Amino acid sequence: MEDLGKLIQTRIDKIKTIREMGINPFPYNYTVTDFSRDIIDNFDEYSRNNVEPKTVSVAGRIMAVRLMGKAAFCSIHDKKGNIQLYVAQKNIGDSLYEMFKHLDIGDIIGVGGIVKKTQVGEITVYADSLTLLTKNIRPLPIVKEKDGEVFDAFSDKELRYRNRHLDLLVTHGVKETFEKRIKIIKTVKRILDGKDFLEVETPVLLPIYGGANAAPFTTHHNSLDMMLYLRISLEPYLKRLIVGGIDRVYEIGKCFRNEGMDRTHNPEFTMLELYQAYADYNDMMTLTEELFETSCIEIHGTTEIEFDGHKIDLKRPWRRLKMVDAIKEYAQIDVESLSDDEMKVLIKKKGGEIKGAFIRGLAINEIFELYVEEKMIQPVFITHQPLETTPLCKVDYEDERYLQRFELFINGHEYANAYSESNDPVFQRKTLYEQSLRRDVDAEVSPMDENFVQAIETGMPPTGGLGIGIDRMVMLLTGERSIRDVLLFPTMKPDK
RNA sequence: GGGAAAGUAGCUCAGUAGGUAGAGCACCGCCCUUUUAAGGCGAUGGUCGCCGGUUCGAAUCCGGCCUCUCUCACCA
Repeated sequence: MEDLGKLIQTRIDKIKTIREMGINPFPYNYTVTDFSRDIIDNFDEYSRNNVEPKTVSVAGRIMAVRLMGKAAFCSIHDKKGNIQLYVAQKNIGDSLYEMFKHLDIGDIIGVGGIVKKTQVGEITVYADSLTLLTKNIRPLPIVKEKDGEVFDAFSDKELRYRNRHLDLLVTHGVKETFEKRIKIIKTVKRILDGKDFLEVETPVLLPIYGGANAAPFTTHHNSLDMMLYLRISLEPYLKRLIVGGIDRVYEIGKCFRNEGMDRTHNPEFTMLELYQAYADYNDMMTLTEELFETSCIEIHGTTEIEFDGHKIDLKRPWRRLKMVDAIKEYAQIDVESLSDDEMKVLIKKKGGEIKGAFIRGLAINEIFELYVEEKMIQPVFITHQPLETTPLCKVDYEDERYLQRFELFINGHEYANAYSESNDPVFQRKTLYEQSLRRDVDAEVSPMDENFVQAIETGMPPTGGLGIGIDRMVMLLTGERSIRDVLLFPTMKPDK
């Protein structure tokens, strides 16, 4: 008899009862002048300077009720935390107290009263007025806590992700993680804005995609009757803006990749990409260090963090290491002296593969990923990737087999990718065309983007470009191990 | 895509080497004016993820499916 429907019906009946008392269970507004955390934090100082107790007006959601006949303690949750209320019949009157007894955990109330400490010393609002602001009809998960130990935590991850509104209300630390996320993004924006980067918005729906190797999502525009792609990176349009004379430009936005999902991959994710004219990949390294170090200090007050059991220090400057030297140091392999066949053996031994024809540069990159990547715990810029790894980057003038590129690795994972951007239009057209020919063996290679090449042909100044996966940066700085815990609404299959 | 674990009351979880289920909290009733995992007394509440099979009988055994978690693979 008492399934969820009955629980809900009971509360719907209460709405009727409350209305019959002449009370609107869904009024229009309430004047809130005080918040839980402030009341508690300011209590001692206020008490020192005043004889009369402070009068406050608070509003929040009822999270616990301890009813004792003619009086009750209850805890309400507002945007700054929790505070205890003391609701006594003799203080708020018989009729209001009768209404109060019909309230449930999950209801939202406004309370006016004075702030005092209880016998056991808890700072409490002694209610002299109480207003029902919203009646809840769907029961909340009940999470209890004593001495910092949590009981009956709302721990089913599926339910948490599908019902983030509940998760935010009852799971300790969830709201804080998302507040940190926004703080990190604001810090990044503040740094870039301070360096005169212009923040822009570029299209998400595109007739052609590029800037990375990834399978795109497709959609259809009805009135144009054409296929459109969701962007897989921000690069092609930001570079057009560099050509257009916006010398420092960035975007923080969603990109979409139609690939597998796991602890570090969600189909939609947030990228930072920035481009700076007249700069190169060395400038991008300096900037990357500043973005990470400053964000870390903003969150932790220090450059030292712990992640996955590793102590990591983000204090700049960070080590810079050429890819082939990293392979030498961490895998004792001198890739440049190996024959093609020897490289194939090394890749096969670790279960790797090369798509299509064997290309030496891609094999070196593969060997790095298989043998070295996971060992890069402290922040390190791995530089000079083989030129075949991307057609959008300039080769190094000292050794044209390698690129002026870096990837930032921390804790064995890639966090940033940057180039001295390719701006030789003849080279660009050739490499993009040649790469597009590989589409028959590698479905993730982008098609040729003629308009983009024409933009480069117009003349793009020497430019440094940088991309950072914001979700992973947030994971690193919040200690979360799953990307789903730093996304408010991670992608889920439909609930059956 | 592979492997492992899981899905039982609104929430958190027990359980039974096959005989249609239990606890705590929540909810409902009663008592209680300083509680804080409040307490006391009482009551209600479940197609035990879905579909099929075996069986006199399935929540339990078998098969398939769905969802989620972890993990491996894939992934600039």
